[in-house]
Amino acid sequence: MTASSRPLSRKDIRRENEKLILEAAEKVFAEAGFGGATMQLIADMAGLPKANLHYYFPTKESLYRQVVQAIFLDWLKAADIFDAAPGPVEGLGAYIDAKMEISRRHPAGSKVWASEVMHRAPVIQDYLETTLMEWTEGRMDVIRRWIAEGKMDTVDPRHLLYMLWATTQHYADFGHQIETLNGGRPMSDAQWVAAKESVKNIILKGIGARPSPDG
Amino acid sequence: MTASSRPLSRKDIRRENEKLILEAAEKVFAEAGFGGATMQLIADMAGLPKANLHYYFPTKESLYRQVVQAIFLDWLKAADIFDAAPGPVEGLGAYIDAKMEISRRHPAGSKVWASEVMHRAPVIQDYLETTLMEWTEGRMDVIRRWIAEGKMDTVDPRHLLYMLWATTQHYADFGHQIETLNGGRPMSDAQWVAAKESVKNIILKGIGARPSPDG
DNA sequence: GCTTTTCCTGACCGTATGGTCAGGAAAAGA
DNA sequence: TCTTTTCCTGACCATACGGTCAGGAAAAGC
Repeated sequence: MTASSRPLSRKDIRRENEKLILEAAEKVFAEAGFGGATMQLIADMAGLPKANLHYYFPTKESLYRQVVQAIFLDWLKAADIFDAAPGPVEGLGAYIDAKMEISRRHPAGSKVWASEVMHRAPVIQDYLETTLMEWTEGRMDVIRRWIAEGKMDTVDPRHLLYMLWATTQHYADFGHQIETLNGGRPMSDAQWVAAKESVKNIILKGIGARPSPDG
Repeated sequence: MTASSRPLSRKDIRRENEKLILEAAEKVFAEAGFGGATMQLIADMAGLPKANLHYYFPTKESLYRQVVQAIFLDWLKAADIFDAAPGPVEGLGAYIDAKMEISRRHPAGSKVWASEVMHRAPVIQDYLETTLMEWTEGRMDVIRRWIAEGKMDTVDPRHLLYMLWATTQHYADFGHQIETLNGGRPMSDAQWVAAKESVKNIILKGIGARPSPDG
């Protein structure tokens, strides 16, 4: 008798099914957009009857909201590296690596986020105005400090952040275009390494980032 | 009797209405995505009855296809500057300016394109595989030539192009996020100038672009 | 064992959507 | 003027979608 055949407890069942549904929903919302996604499609992908989805998530909107929230939190977490770093080479370099890795491992989430923002953020506008705003201000302060300490050129921190977001998320959001231009094949490990290096080299040189003396 | 009250000829009417519909469709597709857009919404925005849309465009797909095609052609045209330039400072600088201007003046088109590619390009996959592929190869050759001529550092031309696309289109596709982070106000003229300068400075310095001797 | 709570789902419903069509208005052609 | 072609649209249709619900299965609580 394997562990998987043991009858699941109520909590296990709920957690398991919610996870199944959220994962399927993320994929379907990413592929088809909110309007193009159907509860039936999500149900099929999760391997559950449609009515079961409505047992756990009352409406399509509520399911979508939970998907987007999860992505947002994941995405903010990746930026902790930023703070502890002694300077831009370490901080921005690690941030670029982390965001590129998210684009590679979690492209559906990035697409859902992009779609939500492109449609004027009907669901997560409050997050933009509070959490994201505060986060952005905080990181701009860090960048300004590095500039004041002579660790990089005087650049507009806001547009530097936009460039970081744009460049790293591009590899997820436009992954299909990149794959097509790559002869129809997904980027190989080596190509991902090259992509990361290209992005880091150009941006770090572009802002005149100087390595920390003790780095 | 003004010119506008003169009865329109058949050709005028057709051209006028097709233009009205295409413009309305671009906006609605950008705001709601293909799945979320409805023919009724497009009709209302164009100020025409829904049945009239189906007179000019037999299906929603055919209308969408024409919208995306128009955007693609517009977008390719903006890249002619690239070729004539003596070096990266002029060529890439002008390209960045042109694409930033498109993002500012024509954000809906950029969003429709992004949405189409994010959904695995169901409508314009052939364009990606032919026209875009050839265009990309051609520009990579130009960049390689500049590198060979010592006009810029040795960088991977492919990832440089991706960075250019990502960074410039970000200002259209994520315009709502940018506006929110800008205190809810659209970017001013001065802010657009600053954005362009930031992007150009970081990228051109990042690739070690050296001004042409006769520039 | 008995009751309560949670989980599950096939069948159903109201609505909105893409698309059709018949028939009329009006310009173009003769 | 008469005919042909193009343009226009209210009314309609079939379908697909989000969401509901009654009723059953099964775990949890006692």
